[in-house]
Amino acid sequence: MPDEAKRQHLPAEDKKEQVVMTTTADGEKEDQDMHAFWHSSSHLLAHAVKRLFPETKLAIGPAIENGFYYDFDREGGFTTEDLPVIEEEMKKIAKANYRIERFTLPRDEAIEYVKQQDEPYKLEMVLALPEDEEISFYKQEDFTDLCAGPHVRYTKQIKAFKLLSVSGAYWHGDEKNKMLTRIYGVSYPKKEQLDRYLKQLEEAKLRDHRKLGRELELFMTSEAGPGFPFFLPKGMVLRELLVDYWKELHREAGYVLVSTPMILSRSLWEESGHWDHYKDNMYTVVIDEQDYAVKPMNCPGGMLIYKNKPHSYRDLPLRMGELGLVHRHEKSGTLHGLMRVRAFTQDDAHIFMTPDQIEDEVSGIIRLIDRIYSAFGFKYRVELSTRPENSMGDIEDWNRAESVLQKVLEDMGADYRINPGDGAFYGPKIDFHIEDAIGRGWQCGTIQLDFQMPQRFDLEYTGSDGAKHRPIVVHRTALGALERFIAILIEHYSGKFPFWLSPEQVRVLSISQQNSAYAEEVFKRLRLEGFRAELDVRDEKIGYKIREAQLAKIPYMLVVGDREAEEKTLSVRSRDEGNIGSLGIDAFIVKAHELNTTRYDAAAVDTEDE
RNA sequence: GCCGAAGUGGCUCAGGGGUAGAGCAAUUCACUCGUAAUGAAUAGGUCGUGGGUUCAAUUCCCACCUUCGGCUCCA
Repeated sequence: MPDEAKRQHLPAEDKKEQVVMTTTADGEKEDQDMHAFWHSSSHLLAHAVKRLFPETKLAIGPAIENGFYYDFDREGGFTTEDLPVIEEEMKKIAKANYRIERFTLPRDEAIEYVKQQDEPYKLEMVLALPEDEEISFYKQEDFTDLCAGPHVRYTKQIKAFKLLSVSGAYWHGDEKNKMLTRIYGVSYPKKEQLDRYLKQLEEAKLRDHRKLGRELELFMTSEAGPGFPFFLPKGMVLRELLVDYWKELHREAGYVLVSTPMILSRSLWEESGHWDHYKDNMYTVVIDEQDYAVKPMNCPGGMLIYKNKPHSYRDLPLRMGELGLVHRHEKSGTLHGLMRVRAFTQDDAHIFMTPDQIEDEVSGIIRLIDRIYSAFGFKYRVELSTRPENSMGDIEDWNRAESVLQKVLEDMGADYRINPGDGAFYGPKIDFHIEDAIGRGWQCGTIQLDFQMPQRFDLEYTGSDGAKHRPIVVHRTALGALERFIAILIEHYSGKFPFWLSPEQVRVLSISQQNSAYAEEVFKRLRLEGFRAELDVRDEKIGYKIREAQLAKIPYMLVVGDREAEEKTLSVRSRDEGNIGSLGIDAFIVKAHELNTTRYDAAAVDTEDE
């Protein structure tokens, strides 16, 4: 999608040009070149597929953020076993070095041409093109594809490529349409670049939170509850620390906390509109012959709390936070470790306010979210999603709300993108996306203006004029879901959490059995000081113990032997820097306390992003 | 849910119509050791679940479950 947008922003003449891949190109020019390069690579793929399997029908084959894909329609599709064969054919075509030529046709002839090619998907695309659009084709040898371009000039330019995976994809991305077979690939002008990219993919796999979560014993999953993760003791420590930090920030920002029930009656969900709009995602249960639903969102419960007593304008803004465990029935194919689950804890809040408080409140939320993300050194993307087609309520309200959100973003100088038509049905929203290890963006924070709830629940407050008014409700999350945020933290740090966040902060390692007593003394002292310390006095060599502690990614290893016992010191080994020398016990404790209280995070201030 | 792939001891993986093997981890013993793996021995698996074919299934077939890569959806 962003790539599509990028291409369309090119000046018209650039679309026609054939791209000479220059080694000196950088920045935007390089992006454009690579875009064309990948696009040409997808043609190379399609060319090979048509040679090998002429009965295949072509759908679309764009460049994407990292590489390209092509969607094909073929009886039986393709499997991963077909990929090496197709790659071989691609090599032949590249080597033959066909000239890639562009030509245009008047609309009628273009339609006729595509009909002759017997490409139904292409025909659909030509027919959908605007009347005045120039219709271009790109041709290499006997392969021709309807395409806006631009492309590289010769097939030989595509030197290094690899087909990565096969998957299903709906035509036009609509699940009502036919499922096509999509082949993903990546390519580069030089083999070293391809190798580097493939190596990056391998490294990303090493920091996959599902792998690290198992190895570091943070969480587990079970067939007994697909999509319902289990937190193990160490994962729970991490989670609690995160929650402590969250509570601290929210207390400072003037939030109060509430907790609403997990199960509420059908009539409440009917009132909120969820029973009509969200039923497919809700788990229901019958209690005393009455329908109830397990909450998929916290808002209706929050509305009831607001209504529990009358409010004055003096009470507003009321910032009501809730770490609410919600359940949503997600389709089985979408589950993904801790990132995409069926039960998750939203760091939710509902802010009730007067209309003239919207700007301050929204910008306050944005600052809070920015503060949290920055504390961990996350890069994130902001999107403003506007009115969708199936929106409810007054267009006037929508326009006003959208412009308020936009104004706040502008005033704060935020770098954001507009996502037209992607808002919730009840109001526009600002979304915050954080990237995972392999560059996939995950929505975490969200700020949603909600017009529906205050009305449906008939919320009101007494204004300074003594009259009843309807409050504005903003629904927001900062971390999004604890589960997802923890998954992102795991990948972000490759499991090497900063000291304050580490489930095990320090491990005391004895050199030999005769040092056990001193090791235990040190260990007890650390525990007494409140650190998460462990003791390893096993009958093993020091190298072995260090290796284990290192693999467990423990920030500090304290090695103690005869020398340390004698001098009452510690030999400090850092997970990241190795042996950093000898330190007195007290000196170490002071330093460690400082790391804890400042929540110092080396990764967040490091300019290098690994 | 859909398309494709995969499920073998705690983990990583090999094998294959005649009821299974390695490395690491675990346990025991010996070594008493100075910054990423001391050695030896032992134990551990109804090969995801349920059917079917067969004299015989973990291996072949079918269904289901789960996981992985995508699509769709979303925190």
